[in-house]
Amino acid sequence: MAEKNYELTEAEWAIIQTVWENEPCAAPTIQEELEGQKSWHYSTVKTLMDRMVTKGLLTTERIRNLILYRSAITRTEAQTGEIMRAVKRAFDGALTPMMQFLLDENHLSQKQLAELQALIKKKRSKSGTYKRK
Amino acid sequence: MAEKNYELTEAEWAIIQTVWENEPCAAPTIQEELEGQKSWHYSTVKTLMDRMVTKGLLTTERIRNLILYRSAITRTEAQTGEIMRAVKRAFDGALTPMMQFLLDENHLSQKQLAELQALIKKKRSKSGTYKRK
DNA sequence: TTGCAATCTCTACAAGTGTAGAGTAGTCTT
DNA sequence: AAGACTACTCTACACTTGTAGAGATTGCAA
Repeated sequence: MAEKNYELTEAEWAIIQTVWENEPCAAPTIQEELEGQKSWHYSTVKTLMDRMVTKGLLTTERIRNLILYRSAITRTEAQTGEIMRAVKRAFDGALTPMMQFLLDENHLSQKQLAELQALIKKKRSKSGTYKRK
Repeated sequence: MAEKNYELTEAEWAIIQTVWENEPCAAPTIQEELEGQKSWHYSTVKTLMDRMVTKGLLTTERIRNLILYRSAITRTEAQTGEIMRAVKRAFDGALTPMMQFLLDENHLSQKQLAELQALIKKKRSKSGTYKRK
């Protein structure tokens, strides 16, 4: 598959998160939902959403006078894109050095390290049976 | 200390990486160094660098007719900023879920997992003696 | 049917980013 | 001293992103 590298802006993240939680939904819903977090007026939200449709981040379906929006990419795809962006820019595209960096720079507490260790252990024993490219 | 959250653009990354490898250096050096990778004309590079000075990403020192540039932030600071940006946007600011995501989504090979496991092990035994907040 | 409320459409605009041309000034060479 | 280099300064311009106002439409209540 295409596996595009989606790079959302700050505002687009705020919107698509709300869409994921409410889809299918109309623009006014998103605007209300975001109230308090962002003080965006309706037309701001609508403009952003329509631009996202153009970019292929959202899709629309018109039902009479109402326009329903849906996400065109999954949360996982967006998260992957965001991480890939960081890895590409700051770590020359290599994942392991980034992980290493996270471990090295005291970004994680002992507790978090322990959690991760457990995760990796589980992961290794589980995926070891699959064929790997 | 301040610990600002630096967010560099694509172009700024390209430039600062070259500065780190050559500092102190002049703008033409950076432009030449980047040739092949980016086909930027001199004035493009110079404009970008001067904007970076304004933003506090680079510093300058004038020596006669020459302007020497130096980085104002370390590679580590920039990398941290880049990761924080991704974590903030895509993982609600929480590091562990991001690490988990990386492990879950088959982004890493068995070999990489093994490497990480070793790293964590070392890390845990080493930092365990320090006081942790 | 008239008016109101909800929703949409169109247009705009400032700041930031990528990109660069044209002209200026200092320095080296002959 | 004049030309050639080299590096710098200033200005510009298109595209993206954040932000929003004003007016057009449509559907429903009275």
